[in-house]
Amino acid sequence: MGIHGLAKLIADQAPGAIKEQDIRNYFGRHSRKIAIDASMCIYQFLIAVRQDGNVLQNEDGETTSHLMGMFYRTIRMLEHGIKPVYVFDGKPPQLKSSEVREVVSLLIRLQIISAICTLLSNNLLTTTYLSTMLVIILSAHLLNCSACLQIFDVAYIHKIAITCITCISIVLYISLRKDQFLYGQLLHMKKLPIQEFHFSRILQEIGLTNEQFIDLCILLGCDYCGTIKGIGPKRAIDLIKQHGCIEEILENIDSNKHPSPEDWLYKEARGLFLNPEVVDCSTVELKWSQPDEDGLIQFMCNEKQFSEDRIRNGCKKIVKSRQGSTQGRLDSFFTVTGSLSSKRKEAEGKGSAKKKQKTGATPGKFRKGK
DNA sequence: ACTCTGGTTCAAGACGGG
DNA sequence: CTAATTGAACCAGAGT
DNA sequence: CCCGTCC
Repeated sequence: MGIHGLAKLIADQAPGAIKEQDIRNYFGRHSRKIAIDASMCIYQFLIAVRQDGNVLQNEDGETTSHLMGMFYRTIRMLEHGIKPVYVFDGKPPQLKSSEVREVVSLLIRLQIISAICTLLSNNLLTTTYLSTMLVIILSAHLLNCSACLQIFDVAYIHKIAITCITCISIVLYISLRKDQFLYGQLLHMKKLPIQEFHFSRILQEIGLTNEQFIDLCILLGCDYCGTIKGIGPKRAIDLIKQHGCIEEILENIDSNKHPSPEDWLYKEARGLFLNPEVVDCSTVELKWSQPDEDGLIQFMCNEKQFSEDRIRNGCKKIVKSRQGSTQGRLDSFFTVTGSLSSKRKEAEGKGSAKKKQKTGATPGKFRKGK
C-alpha cells in the first residue's frame, strides 16, 4: 500500500531525512501518544495469525484473528505507557487499472470516511467495528466492487454497543500523505529500529515542493491510479525536477514510448493527496477510558469464544496500566530479538544495488535453481 | 549502460508450556 | 478452479 | 529458546 518504492527512494535520495530512533526515545515526548495505521494492523493480523492456513474464527465462522492481535498488542502498548491512537484510513480495495474500479474505490473510500465520521461522534471504537472493518477489507478483495459496496453498510456501524478494548478515539487521515507528516515526521514502525521520515528534509534534500513531491508519488504508483508506462522511480524524479508537474511532463514526453493509462485519474489522486479528508484534530478529544469488562467478556468470550481467563487478565492489565500513571519502563517492549538487523540500511553511499547477503539470520535460505 | 518489468520466493503476531 | 494476502527483495530479461 | 496454540 502507499507509494510504491517510496521508502527506498527516500533512503536513496534523501538519506538525511531518515533518522532511526530507539523506542525508548518516545517516552516523555509527545505525551506518548502514538498514531497507528489500523488498517495495516488488521491486515497484518489477518495475514499472520493463522492456523493451518486459516484465520482464527469462532464456531460461527466469524474471523477473530484481528481481534486477537489488536487485543494483545494494544494491551502490551498500554502496559508500557504508550497511548495508541488507531487511525482508520479506509484502505481501498486493490486497484487494477480498470477505470471502473478506480471510481468505485473512491466511492467506497468516501463511504468509509463518512461512516467513521459518524463513529467519531461516539468517540468510541468497538470491537464490533473492528469486525465490520474486516468484512469491508476482505470483501473489497474477494468480491467485485459492487458487491463490496453493498456489504459495506454504514448502518452496520451504528450498532455500536460494546466498549472497546481501550476505548480509543480516532483521528482520521489518509495514510502516507503529507498530513501524516503533520508533526514533521512519520513513524515507520514496521521493524526496529523505528525510522523517522522527516518530511521537510525530504523535500529539502530532493529539492521538490510539496506539490511536486505529490506528483512524484503519483508517478511512482499509488493506490488510486495507474502510472505512465516506462517511468520508474529514476525517471520520475528526473522528470519532475525538469518539468515540475505531471501536466508538463505529459506534454514533453513521447506518448508512444510512454503511454499513460486511459482516463488517467491522476488529478483526482492528486486531489486526495492535497486535500485529504482529515478530521480536524483539535475537535477530536482523545480518550483512553476504562475497559468495559462486562461488555468485553460478552463480546470476546460469549460471542467470539475467546478464553475468559485471558480476557479478564487483559482487562486487569489495562486497569493497572492506567493507574500506573507515567510509569515508563518498557524494557521488554518489542523484545529486542538479538537478530536485530540494524545494519539493514547501508548508511554510506548510494550503492543501493550492492546488497551483501546477510549472515545466516534466516536459516532456510536455499538457492533453488528454478 | 541504465532501468523498467515481470517472474519468483519468503515472511508476516502474540503467547506460553515444556 | 485446487487454499491463499501482500510487499519487499532478488534475479533475469528486454526496451531505450 | 522452540514450537504449538490461540479461536
